[in-house]
Amino acid sequence: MVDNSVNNEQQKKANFIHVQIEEDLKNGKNGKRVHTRFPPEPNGYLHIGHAKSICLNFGIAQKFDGKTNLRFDDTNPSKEETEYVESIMNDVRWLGFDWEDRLYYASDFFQKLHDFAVQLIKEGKAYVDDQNAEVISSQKGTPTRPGEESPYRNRSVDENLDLFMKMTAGEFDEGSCVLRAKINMASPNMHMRDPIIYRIMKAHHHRTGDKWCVYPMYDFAHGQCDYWEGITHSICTLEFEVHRPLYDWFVDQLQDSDYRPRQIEFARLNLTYTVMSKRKLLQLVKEGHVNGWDDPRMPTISGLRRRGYTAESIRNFSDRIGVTKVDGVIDVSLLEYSVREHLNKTAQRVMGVLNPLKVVITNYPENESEELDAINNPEDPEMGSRKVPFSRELYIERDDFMENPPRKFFRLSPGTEVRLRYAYFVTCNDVVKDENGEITELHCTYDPASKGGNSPDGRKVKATLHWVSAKHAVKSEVRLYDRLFSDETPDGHEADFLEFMNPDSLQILPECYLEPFVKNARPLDHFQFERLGYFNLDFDSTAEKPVFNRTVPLKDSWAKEQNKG
RNA sequence: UGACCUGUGGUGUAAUUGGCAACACGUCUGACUCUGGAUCAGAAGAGUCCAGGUUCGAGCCCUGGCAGGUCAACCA
Repeated sequence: MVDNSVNNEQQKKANFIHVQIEEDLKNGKNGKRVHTRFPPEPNGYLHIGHAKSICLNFGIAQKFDGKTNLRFDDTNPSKEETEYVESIMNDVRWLGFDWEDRLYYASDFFQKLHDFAVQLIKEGKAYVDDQNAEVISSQKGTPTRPGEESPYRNRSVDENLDLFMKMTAGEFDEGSCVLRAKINMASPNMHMRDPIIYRIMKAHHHRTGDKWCVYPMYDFAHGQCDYWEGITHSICTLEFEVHRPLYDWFVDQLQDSDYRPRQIEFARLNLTYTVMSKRKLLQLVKEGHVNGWDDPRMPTISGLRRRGYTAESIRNFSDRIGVTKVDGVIDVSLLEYSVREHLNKTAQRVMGVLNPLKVVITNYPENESEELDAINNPEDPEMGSRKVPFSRELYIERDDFMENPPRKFFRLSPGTEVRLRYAYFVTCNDVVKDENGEITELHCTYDPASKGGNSPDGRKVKATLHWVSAKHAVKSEVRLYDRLFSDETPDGHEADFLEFMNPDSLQILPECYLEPFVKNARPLDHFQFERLGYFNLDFDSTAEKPVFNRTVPLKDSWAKEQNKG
């Protein structure tokens, strides 16, 4: 079962696409139906930019009581793989959307597309061109200079039919000829200058195998697939704006009713510090700069999921950024805010120590322990509480102790008293060092009367530390992820974007101690390690070696507070 | 110098038929906290790319500029 609910806490803003659809509905267009589609090419994994498109397409259908299809745009067998098809379906479902029984492939329509091409030839609207790519390209002219007509443009219908059948039968080599629509070589729109609609490709297709050796081009396939699937609003990104006249031209040739899909373009998502180009992401994977498409540093949906981002937070993010035709760049902090916002409400709190310093409570009996109550989530009382074991030997965060504290340092130092959260007040008496002068452990005493964290005499303490019982703690590996690129717009750099890779994007902390509660964790369960950030258990964890990924740190005003003094 | 598209605080979006430019993130204050980067309270920050015009009144309408983007793959 797929969770199809979308967080509606804030009323979704109407955008220009909604306005257009309402207009169409008012005019009774297409029988007042609303039917969208999400049409990825299965040539890579989906990323956060696709998430925007998915939320948009499915969101519109939900808003207008319509339907959304999933369609794989698989017209180029040389780039497409079944692995990608599967990951895409998985990611769309995980995001919380359901295409029900409406799964399509452009390749489902290969025969109809071919028939349509034959129809165009018969109507004198398409011809076979025997020239090679360079010649065709040079005849195409430039945006400011009209193109010239191919010498093969006025072949007879019979000859074109014969040649196209031979192309289809595999009698010609790749690149030796193509089928072109006969439109207008002088059009100010380059896409109308007799666009290529079929090319010869003797490649194995992931679904149709070796059945075909001619494949339709995007422009020839997309609008017709929309038409045959009954799509009413075909939403795509801005770069297809100039293709729209061609989209309409093909659909006009197909027309046998009043029904007409409408292409609407919106601005694709750009995020600061984030590479979104599929080609570059593929390069990062292929050259081993990351450990696969689902590496937690990747902006892919599978990477974000593994990193601990929730589907709900991605949907909320997508609502928040809106939909326009303005080509902008969104600050990643907005995405991170969306995750924190959701995780803050839902994440289980757990104490943990990433950089341990041993503390011995000298007046606590040896071989004894007790269990203290701890709140699971102060944001949500219904999450209840848990027991945290306390004993003579503990770990605290190394940063929480300073031997010679500056004035405003209120945490542990020799002679000061602090609270151990949910436990007792403790005072540091001794600092134990090794031969190099490194601090190896602290000796403290506790006040048994302060059990639970309050002292009966009402004395206050200036800091509260988180801690973990050494004997009971779960030792685990924690991986801190940072942004993969140091440059604000690495996507802007074509060839040299790798030079901006952040060498510290992955920091592995092999010996961290977490309270025993995390033994119950399953992959993808998320936690807030008090004061350290949000984490989730990774897929490649084992019971012997649990691995936690940091989803996102908490915002850093606490550190600022310290720097003030 | 062709076609198409876009221009509102640092960023992203709003603004009914023209009516005091609103919201969120970010930033900065202060308060409260048995973690907090949470929460609460508050502040700064744009006069809407420019110039004209219509109007009592223009971010919205008109005219002319300017700036940016997309398009010349047998990719999608």
